[in-house]
Amino acid sequence: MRIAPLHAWALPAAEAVELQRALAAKVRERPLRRAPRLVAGIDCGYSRREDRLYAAVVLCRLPGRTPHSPVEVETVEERVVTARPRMPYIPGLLSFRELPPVLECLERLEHAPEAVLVDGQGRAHPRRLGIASHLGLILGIPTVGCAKSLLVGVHAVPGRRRGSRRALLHRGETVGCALRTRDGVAPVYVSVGHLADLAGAVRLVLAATAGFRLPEPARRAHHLATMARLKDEGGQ
DNA sequence: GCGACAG
DNA sequence: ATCTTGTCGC
Ligand SMILES: [Mg+2]
Repeated sequence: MRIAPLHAWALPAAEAVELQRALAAKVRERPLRRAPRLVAGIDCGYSRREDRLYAAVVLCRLPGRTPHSPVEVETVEERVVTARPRMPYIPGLLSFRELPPVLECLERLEHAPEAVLVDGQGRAHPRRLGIASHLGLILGIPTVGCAKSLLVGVHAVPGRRRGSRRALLHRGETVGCALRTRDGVAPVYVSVGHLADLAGAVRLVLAATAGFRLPEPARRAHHLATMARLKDEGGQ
């Protein structure tokens, strides 16, 4: 897919924060198409030894109408890009570290995703511009954040069954939700990235989850990034 | 000033 | 994120 550069990436923290405030105003929350089928997952790994990032994207086709999980998810395309990090990890500025190689992965995809699932937050961010929202603005397609832990916000404990959810609140706003994707397993944190609504984001995460805590596209991207890192480290 | 803090 | 062994539950 074709991606237009939006801004520079290696910025002093204070400038990155200002850029986030400007970009956050452009994020749009709106109903997500009922059933996106071609969904990409993105993730990024890191080797301390090599001081390198391993970005991965896996494009998946979700099944149409399937009453129960586990759903059958098919991998359509996958890409890996390795790069030296341009920024350290700073809580709140994750996208500035991980997006550059992720965008290269997406550029090398033949098919354009209908939506992207991101390992990290969307609007559930101090300035409402988590990595999923930032990526959505650059791509101009719907994105959803699905994080394994919390950056900001508070929530009640969801019921123990898959599908149970409780709102995630931050400064008086609902910024996402804690969603149980498996019975009795720790919830994930779902938030709107861009061009989606929370109900649609939750539907997509549940529709893409096939027997594991994380939705398949994101889980497969994480696995692919890990394999790339291990291959790099193993080959001395 | 102190603590919290996606990946 | 990575580092790193054992341990718990199905
Ligand atoms: Mg990750």
